[in-house]
Amino acid sequence: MPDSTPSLEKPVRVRFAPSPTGYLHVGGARTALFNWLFARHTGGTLILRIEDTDFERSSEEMVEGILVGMRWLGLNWDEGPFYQSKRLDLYKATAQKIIDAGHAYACFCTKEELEQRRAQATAAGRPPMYDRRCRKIAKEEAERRVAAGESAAIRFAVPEGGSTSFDDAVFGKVEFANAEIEDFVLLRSDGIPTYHLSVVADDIDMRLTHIIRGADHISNTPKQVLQYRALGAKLPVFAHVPLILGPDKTRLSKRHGATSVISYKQLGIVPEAFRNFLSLLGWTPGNVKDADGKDREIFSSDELVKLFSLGGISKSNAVFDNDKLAWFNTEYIRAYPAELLMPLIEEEWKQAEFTPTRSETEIHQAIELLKPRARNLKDFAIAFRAYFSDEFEIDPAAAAKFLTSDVPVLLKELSARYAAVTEFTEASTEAVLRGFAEEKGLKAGVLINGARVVLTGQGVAPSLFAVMIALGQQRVVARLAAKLA
RNA sequence: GGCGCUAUCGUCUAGGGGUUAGGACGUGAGAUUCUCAAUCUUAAAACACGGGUUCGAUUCCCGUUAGCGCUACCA
Repeated sequence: MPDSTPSLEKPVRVRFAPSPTGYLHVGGARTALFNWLFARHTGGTLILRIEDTDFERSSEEMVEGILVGMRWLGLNWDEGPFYQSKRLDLYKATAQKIIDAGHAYACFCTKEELEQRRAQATAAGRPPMYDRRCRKIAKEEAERRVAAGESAAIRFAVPEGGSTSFDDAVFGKVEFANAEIEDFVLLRSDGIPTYHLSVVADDIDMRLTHIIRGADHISNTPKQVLQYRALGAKLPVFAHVPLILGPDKTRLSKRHGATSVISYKQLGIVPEAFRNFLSLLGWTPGNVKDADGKDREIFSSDELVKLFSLGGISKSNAVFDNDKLAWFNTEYIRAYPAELLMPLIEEEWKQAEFTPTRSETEIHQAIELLKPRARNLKDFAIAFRAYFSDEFEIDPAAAAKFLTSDVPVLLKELSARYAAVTEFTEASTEAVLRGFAEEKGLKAGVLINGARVVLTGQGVAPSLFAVMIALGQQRVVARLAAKLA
């Protein structure tokens, strides 16, 4: 679908507007990513706005968590963060404008009364909508009561008939009968705006051209459209993004395990891998083929920016697939040269309080060797310790499987042979081991597997002789003998 | 319940009035042998259902079903 709207000619201005009532979760991250991609693609501006008008549930700590998540994903913003809690005057003024235009009124019903009526309506099988009783109060009387100090909320006066519609960039035309829209609250009786008012006031004030957000906001949109009209403001382009579901096809939530973006960092995921994975959840670049004619899935950040378009966003919800994420992650680990992996791995070492004792060259060499077998960044700080330091533990399961009977004794003997080798290469180390095995009338595999465990602490490793070279002659000799000592 | 949205392999998706409906992840089988969580080869696997429109629908339209979302003085 072409983004055929006049506002496209203006510089694009979009926003990510999280509510700091929790950490940055994957759904929010994807919304942020799409906004970022769209802003960068169009050369527009991304604004970060913190929707903290729910004082009860918002906290500064959560704001920090959200920023950390965005930085981890490499999503930078151009303006903000703006806090709605600091913009209360704007919302009051906006509400006043709507009142002056005759599209809003004071409501004196208390929260308790409303709840009671709602319960009654539901019980009677009636739709639990506000019955608009305060709309009938004469303006003068309402003003008098407010002046007298009676507390009142401000409600929007939704037109009695007709319908309200908008053209969604992903869903097309969406229409709601006005009869289905209740007279929603704009300003609470304590003067704090509701979401409905603050989004519109800010989106207009910040001159946003496109609103890219979760599809859970579709049914809120007509309420916002009505306000734009009441204020005489031009409508932005709405683009609602389908939701991300858990494996059980319900909306992704804490129940599904890792849900905050930062927990993926803790799982050892490469941020670019996560971003690549996320970008393909609910969006597709279309038919982009690889050299071998297959659909491409791995895209760099720049490619994503180049390819992104609102038209590629799909209409149906997508299930978050951990297996696929894991695949992206291993692809990225393999594709990254050691220099690019280093900072990420060093971060893991720090977390694990592990200090490598080998030279940078040796470390890089080991990383290259290990990459194909790494599932995540944590492997470099846990399973692969033996390559970076002499402080490592031997996996008991691997020892039980391969260090059987007299294997340790044989390894010690083998150690002596290696000590005598003058040219320590993959070919020579292999020849020595195989010759030794033959002498002893053993299958080489028995010694190879045993040596692997003693050398790496693991039952799984790259080719043994490549490992030996990465470790160096001295270490190989020492470790082979150490098990028996 | 009401309103809205959606519907291609288990999952992410490509495609689109006539195709052997393509790819990826995952899964199965085989190969390799020095371990596997590496690598290679290979297989199974989808147009939700019912009506139209049409020479012809997976594709367009309508309905059904299912799923999801919204239904607060939360965002």
